Amino acid sequence: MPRDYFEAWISKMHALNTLQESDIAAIRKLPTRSVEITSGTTIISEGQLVSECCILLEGFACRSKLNREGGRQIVSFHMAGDMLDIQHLLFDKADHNVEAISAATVVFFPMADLRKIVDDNSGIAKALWRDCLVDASIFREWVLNVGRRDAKSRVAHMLCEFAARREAAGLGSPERFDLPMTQEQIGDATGLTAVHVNRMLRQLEEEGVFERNGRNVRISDWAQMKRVAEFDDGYLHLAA
Amino acid sequence: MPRDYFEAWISKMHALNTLQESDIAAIRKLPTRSVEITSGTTIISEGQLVSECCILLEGFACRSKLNREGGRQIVSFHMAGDMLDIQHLLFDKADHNVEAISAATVVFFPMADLRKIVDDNSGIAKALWRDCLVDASIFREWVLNVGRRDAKSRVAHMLCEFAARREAAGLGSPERFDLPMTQEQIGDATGLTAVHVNRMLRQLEEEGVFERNGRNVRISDWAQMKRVAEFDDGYLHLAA
DNA sequence: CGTCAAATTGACAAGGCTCAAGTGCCGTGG
DNA sequence: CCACGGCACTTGAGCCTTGTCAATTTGACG
Repeated sequence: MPRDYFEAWISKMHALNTLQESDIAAIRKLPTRSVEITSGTTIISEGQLVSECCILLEGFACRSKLNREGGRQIVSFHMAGDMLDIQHLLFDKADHNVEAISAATVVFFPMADLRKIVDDNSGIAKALWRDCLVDASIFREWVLNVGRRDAKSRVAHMLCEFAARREAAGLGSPERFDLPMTQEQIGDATGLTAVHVNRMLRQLEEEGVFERNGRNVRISDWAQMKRVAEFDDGYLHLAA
Repeated sequence: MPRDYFEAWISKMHALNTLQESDIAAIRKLPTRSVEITSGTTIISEGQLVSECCILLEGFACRSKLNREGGRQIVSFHMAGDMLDIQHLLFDKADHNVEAISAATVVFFPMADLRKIVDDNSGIAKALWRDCLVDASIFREWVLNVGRRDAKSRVAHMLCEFAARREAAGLGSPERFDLPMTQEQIGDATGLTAVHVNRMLRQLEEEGVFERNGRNVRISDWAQMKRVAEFDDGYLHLAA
């Protein structure tokens, strides 16, 4: 597999903290194992001991936790360039699950090698640390989203965030795109049932905020969408 | 103010990653400003440019975000030894509010000094990084709590987490303690109203899970409390 | 003793869930 | 090429958990 596969990740880190040539060279030397997986494949399971680091190169994934009754809460969505288990740089046990929600390409390499790179390249350490902080900021926004917004706002907010992050990752315009997730997954991310997500999507559509064609989405009134969602992209810390 | 005030923070960092004498010495040399504040005092406001770092030495605080209708979501509680704005090591603008929920003592020092210490002392950098990761793990659990648990479980979970973290911070037994927060604040943390929090507390009390005397709490049936809460302290990563 | 915030309780409303039935789409195999 | 099966999506009806509103009570403190 050609090493350009790393581009998405390197470019994401570079946006978090300007990398030196030496930083990039060190990353390119990592011994990697690239894998193509199908939608639904579990990448990391809660409780698992993790010794490899995993980067998502193509496709989409989510992280989730379960409650006792089998209820599932998705805590984040991920796309090209995202590191799926940065926390295992310092923890050895996974505290949540990670799974692909579309066909995807992921690359693995030994966590020990990344630890060494982080020790030797402060630019990379800083980029990764900042990535953790952005992650945490997004989680805080999600707590607010599920805790204190009504159903329509929650769904709209999820759409806005997905569109904004997609764009930031260089995956194209935020005004028209394909959603990789099912309505059930949107429900699991927003603390709603699939049925109610469906009703909220229809309502947003009837109000002329956006149009749907299957999973393809066109946001016709971005200003209104953001208003309904109470979306302000500050918490994504896109401009480092 | 005597420097032993730092003890709570140093001991927390030490638990996250064993510190060297030199690490500790560097911290003790920080030029500090210690302040006593009353309950309700805002420490950091959303949008504010932050140039100082703030550690909570005594008392309790919370971080919160607001939605447009004035709804408030508390995203975390903090206690002695917690760093209230570790994210400002790498971001200059606050994306949420921090306020005291009891009388408290906080210490400030220039973020620039901490940045320098972090650059020179990898042990401290690692401890702080791990602290960020624990934070993120707790946020994920809160997303699950607010998104996929019913009211009684949410409240019970908040109580369990508070008790466990209190104990880990060396503030005493998890079986009997005083709650610093009002029922309204518990509601803001769990995505419920104060009225419903009150009902849930009464219900837990009637079921014999715990006893109350004002804000003083005694957990009479810890096993049952954990069961109701679906509480498993793994996500707190107490044993680094 | 007066004041004020917090806690408590009841009656009622509503947002979102559950259950159930049906539709549409797409890949697979005959 | 068409029939079939399965999954995602839709939609309706009724229920239930939680919110809203409002009135008291309690407790801390000056």
